[in-house]
Amino acid sequence: MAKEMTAEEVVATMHIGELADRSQMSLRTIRHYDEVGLLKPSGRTEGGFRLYTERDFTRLMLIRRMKPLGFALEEMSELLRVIDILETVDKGEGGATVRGALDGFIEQATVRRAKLEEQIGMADEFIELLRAQ
Amino acid sequence: MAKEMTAEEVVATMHIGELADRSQMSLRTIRHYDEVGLLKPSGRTEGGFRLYTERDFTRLMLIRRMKPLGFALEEMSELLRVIDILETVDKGEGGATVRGALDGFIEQATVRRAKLEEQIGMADEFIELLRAQ
DNA sequence: GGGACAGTAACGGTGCGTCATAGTGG
DNA sequence: ACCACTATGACGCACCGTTACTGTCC
Repeated sequence: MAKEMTAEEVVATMHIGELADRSQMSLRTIRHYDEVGLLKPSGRTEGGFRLYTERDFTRLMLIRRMKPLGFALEEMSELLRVIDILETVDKGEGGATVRGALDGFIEQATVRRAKLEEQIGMADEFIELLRAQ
Repeated sequence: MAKEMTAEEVVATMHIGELADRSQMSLRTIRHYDEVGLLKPSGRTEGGFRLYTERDFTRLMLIRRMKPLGFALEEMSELLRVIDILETVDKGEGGATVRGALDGFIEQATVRRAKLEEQIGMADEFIELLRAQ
């Protein structure tokens, strides 16, 4: 029944289908993220079914929000690692470096967001041109 | 020197490089559009260089503005055909059908534009999450 | 035990980037 | 006769969609 997480708390889990529903991502996409190591399930059933936790859901939602900005899956991986470190270590030797990495992402995101705005501008010009026909 | 356009006016032309500069599209992309039949050069030099006219430039800019909306190259092709017909025929037998096609594009574009806005929303949430770290 | 749900291949497809190699043009 | 510009392959790649077939869960 409840699945043990290597000497930690018993955690509520869900199958891939529920994760897909809640996150609005396709099964294929979630499996792909597993394949490439972007988001691995926290566990598996004896029979091989992927098991995801709330934390996995949170991470998937971060990925989802990151997608429109066009980051590569590898970059998303890196960001997740950075966030992991910031959450656990909080302060330490390499803390500044990691913090800098996060700031880098924020800057990148801001730049890309601006490009998205430009694209909306483009789209508006396009629609105008069509209406003028 | 000046290139004749099969019994029409002599038209100023440019090579692919100038078209690329003016449109901000890569050489590869423009060649790709030729390969798939989306935007074929109006002519070629004896040696095989692609020759583009102002009209080609206009069409390429339409494509460029259409890109952010995520239309497939084939759909862009279709739109160019529709516009062609509307420009030349203007009114005719199948005029209503073609007009309907254009309206379909306008609707599609509007829907996709809305999705772009949603993506900006996503991006903003993402950036907020990062800043909260 | 039965039907919904999940698993693993494996191929397909779009839209170019990126060499490599060779020919053109002013 | 230079040398920047252009041409044609051809391979690669990201990010999944889409079968197809099989196994699992409750």
